[in-house]
Amino acid sequence: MKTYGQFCGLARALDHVGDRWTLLIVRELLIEARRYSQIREALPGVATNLLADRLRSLEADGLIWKRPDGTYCLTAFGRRLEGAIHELVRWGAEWMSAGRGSDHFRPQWLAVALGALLAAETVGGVEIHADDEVLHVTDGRVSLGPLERPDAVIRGSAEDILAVAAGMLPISALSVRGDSNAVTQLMRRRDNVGSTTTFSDT
Amino acid sequence: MKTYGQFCGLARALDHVGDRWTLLIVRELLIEARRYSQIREALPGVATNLLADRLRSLEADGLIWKRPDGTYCLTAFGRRLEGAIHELVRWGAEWMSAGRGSDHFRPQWLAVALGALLAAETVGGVEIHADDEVLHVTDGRVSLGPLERPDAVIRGSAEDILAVAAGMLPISALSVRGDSNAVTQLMRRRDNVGSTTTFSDT
DNA sequence: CCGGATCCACTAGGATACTG
DNA sequence: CAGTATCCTAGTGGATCCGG
Repeated sequence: MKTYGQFCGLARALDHVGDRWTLLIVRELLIEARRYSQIREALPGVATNLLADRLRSLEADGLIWKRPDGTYCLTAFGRRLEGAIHELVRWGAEWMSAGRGSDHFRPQWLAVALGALLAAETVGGVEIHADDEVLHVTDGRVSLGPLERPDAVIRGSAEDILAVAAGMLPISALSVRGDSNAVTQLMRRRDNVGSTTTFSDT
Repeated sequence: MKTYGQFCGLARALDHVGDRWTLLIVRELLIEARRYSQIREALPGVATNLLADRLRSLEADGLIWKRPDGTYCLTAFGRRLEGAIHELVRWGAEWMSAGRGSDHFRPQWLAVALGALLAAETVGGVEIHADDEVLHVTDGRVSLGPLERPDAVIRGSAEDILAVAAGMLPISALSVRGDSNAVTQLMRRRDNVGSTTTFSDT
C-alpha cells in the first residue's frame, strides 16, 4: 500500500494493516496459529499471490512470525491489534442484523465475535457447542476446544449463538444446561452495540 | 469496495470503512464538522473524485450527514467508530517513534491523538497551546478552542506534545504552567502503547 | 498435498483538467 | 467552491501451473 505520508497514529497504523485482507488475516491468526492453506480456505476469494504478499509484509513488519513447523503465528505486537479488532467487530455488529444472506460463515469466527461481544467480567467457565465446533469462555477470554468442568453448556447453531451474542435473538433461542446465571451474565453485551442509526448535530 | 462476503462483524465493518481514505475522513469529522475543501486539504494526496465517492458512500451508509450549510458531520452511528479509531491510534503509536520524517502534519490531528492516548480519568481542565492551535482537555475529552478557567496550560510544538503523549519524550520537554499535578496525571498514557516488539509463541 | 509463482483480465486509485 | 470527467497506473481477483 502506498503510505498516506501523515504523521498520525491512525494513518501510520493503516499504512501497515489498512490493506485489503490484512486485518482478516490477523483475525484468523487471533483465533489460532494457522498454515498457509488453512488461512486461504478461511478467506474465500483471496488470491494466492495476494495472501503470500500480505504474509510477507506482516512478517517484515513484525506482526506475525512463521514457526519452524510452517504455521503462521501472531507476535505479541500483532496480538496488540486485538483491541482494535474487537472495537471494529462491535461496530460491525450493526451490519450483522441484515442477516447472513449468501455470505460465507466459519464457526471459528465465533471465537473472535464472542471475544468482542461478551461481557469481559464473567466468572466461571462456559462451554459452547456451535454446530460441530466446541469452544469455551473463561474470564471473558474465548478459546477453541472443550472445558474440564464447565459451569454451563450452551448448544445451538453457530449462527444462532452469534445472533444471541449480538443481541439479535433472545437467549431462549439456545439450549442451555447448568448454571443459567453464568450464561445470562455472559450474554450481557458490551457497550457500543446495537443502537439505531440516528442523526445528531455538532 | 467489493464486499468480503463474510458473515463476520469485522468483515462487515471493513466492507463499509475498509476502503482507502475512509477512516481518515472519519478522523477529520471526529475533530469537527468540515466542508469538502477543508477535508481535502487535510488529506494531502486524495483525489477529488475519490473524496466525493467516499463522502457519498459514507452518507448512504448513515455514517455522515451533509448539513444545510454544506459541512459534513458525523452521525451518532459514525461517531461510534471513535473507539476503533482510538485503538488504532494507540496501536499506531508504535510506528510514530520513527519520527515525523517528511510526513505531513496538521495540529488538529493532536485532538484525535490526545483523545486516544491521554488518561481518560483526568479531572479538571488543561489547556494546550500547540504551535498556533489551541485545544483543551476536560474529563479525558479533547476539544478545539480555549478553556474558561484552565487548571494548567501546556505550551509546545504540536510535534513535541504528540511525542510526550506517545511517551517518546519526557514531560519536561514542554512548558507547563499551573497545576503540574493535573498535567502529569493527564500524560499518564493508556495501556496498549509502547511495548517493544517481541516474539512469543502460542 | 502444501506453498506458493506466473499470467492475464479487471477494477480501484492517483493525477490533472475542466465545469456548473 | 464543490465537485465531474478523463486518462493512466497500480493493485486485485481468478485460473492455472510448478517445485518439493
